[in-house]
Amino acid sequence: MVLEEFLPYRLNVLAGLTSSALAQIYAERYGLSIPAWRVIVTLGQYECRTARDMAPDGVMHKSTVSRAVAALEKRGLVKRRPNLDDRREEWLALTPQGRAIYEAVAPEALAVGERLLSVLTSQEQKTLSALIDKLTQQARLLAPQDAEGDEA
Amino acid sequence: MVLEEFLPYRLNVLAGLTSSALAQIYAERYGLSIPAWRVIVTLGQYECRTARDMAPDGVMHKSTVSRAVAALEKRGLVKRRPNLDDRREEWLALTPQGRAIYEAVAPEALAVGERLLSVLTSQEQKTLSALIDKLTQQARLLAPQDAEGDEA
DNA sequence: CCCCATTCGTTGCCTCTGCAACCAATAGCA
DNA sequence: TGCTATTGGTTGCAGAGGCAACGAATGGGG
Repeated sequence: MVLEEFLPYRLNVLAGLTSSALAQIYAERYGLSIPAWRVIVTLGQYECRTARDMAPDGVMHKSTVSRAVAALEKRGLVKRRPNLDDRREEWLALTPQGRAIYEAVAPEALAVGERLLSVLTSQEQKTLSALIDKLTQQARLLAPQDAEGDEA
Repeated sequence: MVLEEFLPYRLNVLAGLTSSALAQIYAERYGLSIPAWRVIVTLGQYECRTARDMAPDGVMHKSTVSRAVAALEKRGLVKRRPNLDDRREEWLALTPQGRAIYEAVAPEALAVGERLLSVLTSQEQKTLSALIDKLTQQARLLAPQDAEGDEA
């Protein structure tokens, strides 16, 4: 077998490289880990969520989310509020400072995504999106229950 | 921004899922880590390499390779032989036991790859391959020098 | 109403791995 | 030949994250 031609290998190389490119922004410039970055973005778009909703498809382990949220709370970027209807879970929301970071970092991240995609025609981008969806769906069937490997 | 539509995120999810699917084979069944698996495969195809050649494009950090090789040597799957022409580096090769594992695991891994790709037409597979190449090339430009995040 | 199963979230433990410092060997150059 | 720069590889250290066990809260029978 030729590793360099093996799809899972190539996907991992590509994913790793894009993660590195992104990390230059959210890690080096804002001190965010990948999980923290994902929490910020999710709360940025949904306003108010629980920790469980943060990993809807098992993309992040719940302990990973827990620690990311704890770190963000410590930095004053995220605020917790108990859910009185179900005191097992807590509502999460960005603080003004957290939102400020989101507002700053999201456009930069999107720009990186755009620069990545800029080598593809808009037709190719559509195609890629569809292919990724198909493969993801299939990979979900082949992977154990819900697991993932994570990273960026 | 919508995380679920963000290309780097989707690539990471997909790569993570495929890694999990593969790990079922090489990790659970053969006790190989991702780096160890890559070393085995590389030596399986090239017969004899140095540790440095194992990470040609900076996909794995050299310390990662070093530890993977050390572990494989300890298990008697890889053998080192000093390069007398340049005693900084060492030639690596699979032992018979190492090759046996390679012969066993490679077809299974390829089968997983096939099953992943089975949801795409052969035309789509070609297209995907080309798109991945384009994106990887571009990502290499955007990522810092040579870094990566690794995994599977 | 009680008991068991389930769910949300946290934490201890352990492994993995990136980074940087380091050693040994080599190469380049005067 | 000597002196410095570079390269292959290893290792100490620290951070990150998966796993599994746990505690707290809830839900679903009987």
